Amino acid sequence: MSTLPGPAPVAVRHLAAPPMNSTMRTRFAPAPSGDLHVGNVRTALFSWALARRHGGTFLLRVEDTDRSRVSDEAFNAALDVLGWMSIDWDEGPGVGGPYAPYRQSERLPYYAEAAAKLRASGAAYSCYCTPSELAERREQARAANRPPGYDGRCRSLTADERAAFEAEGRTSVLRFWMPDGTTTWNDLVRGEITIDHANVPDFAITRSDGHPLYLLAAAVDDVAMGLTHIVRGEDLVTATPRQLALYTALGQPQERWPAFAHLPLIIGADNQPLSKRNGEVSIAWYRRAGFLSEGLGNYLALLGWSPGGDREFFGRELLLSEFDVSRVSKNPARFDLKKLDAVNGDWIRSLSESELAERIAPVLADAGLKVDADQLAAVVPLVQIRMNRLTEAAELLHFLFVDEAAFAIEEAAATKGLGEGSGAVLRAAQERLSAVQDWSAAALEPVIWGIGEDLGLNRKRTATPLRVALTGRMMSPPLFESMELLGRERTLTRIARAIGTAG
RNA sequence: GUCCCCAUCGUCUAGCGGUCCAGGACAUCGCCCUUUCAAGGCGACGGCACGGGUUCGAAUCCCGUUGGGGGCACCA
Repeated sequence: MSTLPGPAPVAVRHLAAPPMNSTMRTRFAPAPSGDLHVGNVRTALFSWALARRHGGTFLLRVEDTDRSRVSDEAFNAALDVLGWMSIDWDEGPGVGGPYAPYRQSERLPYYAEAAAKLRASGAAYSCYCTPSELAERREQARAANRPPGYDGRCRSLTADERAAFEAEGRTSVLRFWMPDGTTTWNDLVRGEITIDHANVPDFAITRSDGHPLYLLAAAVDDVAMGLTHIVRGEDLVTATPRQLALYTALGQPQERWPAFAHLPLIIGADNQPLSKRNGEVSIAWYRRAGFLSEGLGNYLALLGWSPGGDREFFGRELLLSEFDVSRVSKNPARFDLKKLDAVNGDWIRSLSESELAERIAPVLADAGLKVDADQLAAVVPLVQIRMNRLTEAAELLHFLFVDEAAFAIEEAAATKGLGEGSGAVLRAAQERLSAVQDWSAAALEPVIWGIGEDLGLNRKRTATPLRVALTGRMMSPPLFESMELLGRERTLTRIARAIGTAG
């Protein structure tokens, strides 16, 4: 008699999709609780591309309702990463918009209103189960091979029972009563999906402190902000029947429900979700590691999507003109650092020398190498075809810009490159180089090869001692260009030093 | 365990019933070029998970098996 009736069974069918045109509204909704991950940014990229492709609106909403996990640093870092990736938003933090604010922590009244409405209508109930009780029952269920989800214990508490719990000092969460029935929707990437609510347990929509939880906040905002297409990870497919149930309980007309597109997850080499254990996940890491945002974006776009045919090297223009969410793959994509390196290398090679110089400058500065603009311009052609990541420029050019006092020949290089016969090459070079008038690569080359000819050495045996003497390594940028850049004085100084250890 | 989803070279993928004894890229391995390393060129290796159907015809459609991923939180 005092038990709540509970919601009537439903058969939700959400098959119609809003048109893909300039009325489209998509969003990226990160929780700023750490660095943005590879998966987050790919989701952002696809969602952005979907809106941009059709001339729609892309918005950024920050899901920072869990105060214990989010931080301003992470928030700022997220905006920074999106900016670096050239993912811009029409509405959201920094730019505002008709549905401001766009940080959920500033929208709490909306969620409180929705929660109150759900409680009043009986769609949600107070649940007094404690976290430890829930965990215990979950374990029991698991052990008995039953589904571990919430068992509905507090669904029909009487007023007396509630009073007793409260007298006990228990707090409660607001839990949504999932109606019996099924939900079917037409997923933009996966097609029609039907889920039986028997597999969708009741779920908490507020914490015991009254704070809204993700399912509630996202459901409220997605409709309130007029979103038409939700692009998110596959981990959220079972959130869909819950959110549609929430829309219904909140009285949102079905014409306003967004369509959903669930992207396949990005996994590591071990088939497990990409994580710190099986790869790097932080976009900030890739940025620091010397990847171009163009290269990373290109690679990420390839993870689960393809423009078709043999096209693999492409930039934003192609995404803007051809991105098609229905072409997104349904199975998980393995993240492959080697391929990223290759794509990034292609991008580095596609840059003009001046563009590359601009990208390299900060990398060299970070490595403590002092280089002026002229030196940098001279050096770019030497490294452009030799690197896949910007940071490799610092290694390649170290010998050129390091303080003379700090220059040293690597031990392995000295052993291999300054062995038998190298002394003769170096002494001859010392002598003939002193007489060279025109200190240019073109003029230096015949002088050095002449030494080899006179000594009866092939080019490799001629060049190697000099390479090691001048660069300290067995591998380096081309020898004569390096000599030119190094200059006569430093070249002769290093040769003289190497003669001391040469065989 | 259960529900949902998925299944083409080692990896990312093209393919949407005949044009595929399956194409590209990365990786690997050769060769060429070459002062090292690269880049570049050429080539090799390598796959439709398995079993049933449907069809004149299947990588493409259906069913099953196997395998993989995801969900079942007071995280999002």
